[in-house]
Amino acid sequence: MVTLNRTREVNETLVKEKEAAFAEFIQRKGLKTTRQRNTIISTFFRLRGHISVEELLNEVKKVNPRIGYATVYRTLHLLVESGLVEERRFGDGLARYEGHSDVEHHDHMICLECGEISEFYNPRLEALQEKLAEENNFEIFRHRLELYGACKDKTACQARKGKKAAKSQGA
Amino acid sequence: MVTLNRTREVNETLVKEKEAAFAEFIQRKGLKTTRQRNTIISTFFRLRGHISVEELLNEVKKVNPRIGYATVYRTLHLLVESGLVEERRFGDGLARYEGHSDVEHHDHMICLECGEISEFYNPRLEALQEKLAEENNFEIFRHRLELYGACKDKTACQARKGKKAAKSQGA
DNA sequence: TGGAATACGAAAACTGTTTTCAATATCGAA
DNA sequence: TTCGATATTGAAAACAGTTTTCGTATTCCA
Repeated sequence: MVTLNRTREVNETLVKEKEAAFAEFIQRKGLKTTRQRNTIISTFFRLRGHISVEELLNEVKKVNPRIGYATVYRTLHLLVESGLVEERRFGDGLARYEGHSDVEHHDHMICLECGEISEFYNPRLEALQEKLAEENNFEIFRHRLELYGACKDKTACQARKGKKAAKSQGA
Repeated sequence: MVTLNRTREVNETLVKEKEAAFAEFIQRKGLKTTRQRNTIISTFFRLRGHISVEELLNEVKKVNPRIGYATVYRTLHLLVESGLVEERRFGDGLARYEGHSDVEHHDHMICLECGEISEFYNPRLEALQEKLAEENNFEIFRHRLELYGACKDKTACQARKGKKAAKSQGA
């Protein structure tokens, strides 16, 4: 099992790279560079985790309070389209956005007590899925696997309980 | 790999059992039996697959056109609460409802070409997930795994293409 | 049966997201 | 630079799916 650790500090170099990549995307598409978009993406890439639109907007407003929902939504769509960001839904009705980690793909573990969303990756799991699909004459483009449950380390878990737990749904 | 086959014909006995179970649930909760609820659940249990509210309402209206969205939504919530039905979301923004199969738990394979949603279950996959969770000090309450991709049997797949493919999202 | 409690249906309200629209900003060409 | 075509913005309206409200109708126990 590989649990992916997010570094606590933001990697400035990485952020700059992503900003550059986005700028290139914008140019390639013949779109325009704007102050608002720059604010939004630079804020986004400096946040960690699975960010909802509202969370992002709140942060963005600290820099420029005149930026509204529409622009944030639009910019997030562009980020997704550029491939720099992925949209996820964990069943609480909110879209969440995630800048790519160093690891191409990963699955999620969601604690229903404290709301913590952690990531993991396991090649055997991936391989097994491939095998099952194969047996079923199915070609996987992508998948998602989410484990809903609870951290066993209750002290740390309860301590995190500031953010409310995701409502969730699943199997 | 176990692929779950839905029988083409509705199992009348099973449906009656579920209707009875729901009736019992209603009674236990001190709620009332109504013509509308009966229509809705009996329609629901005779449909196969992953049913959206709109699909169900359409069917229900054939029996009693005066039944509206609100009652269908309310009844579905009761069905979920009763444990007879599960709510699922496959990322197209629609809630879908599924009467329990004979098999307790299963995962999904969603063809993005023809929209077919098939079910599968594999104990090794389940076990592996448990193991990963264990290693990560996490207790799984439930999970969901969805494989998005395409049927390899293109002829059958294309033939089914009447219903539009689920929009989807995932990893 | 009477009547308290529940359910109904239509419409309004809500939530998260997308679109509209008039005003503004960007940026390549002149 | 300035122009001007085109893209972008922000506020507000529109949207889609779902939930709630509210007055009326139904259920069902005493």
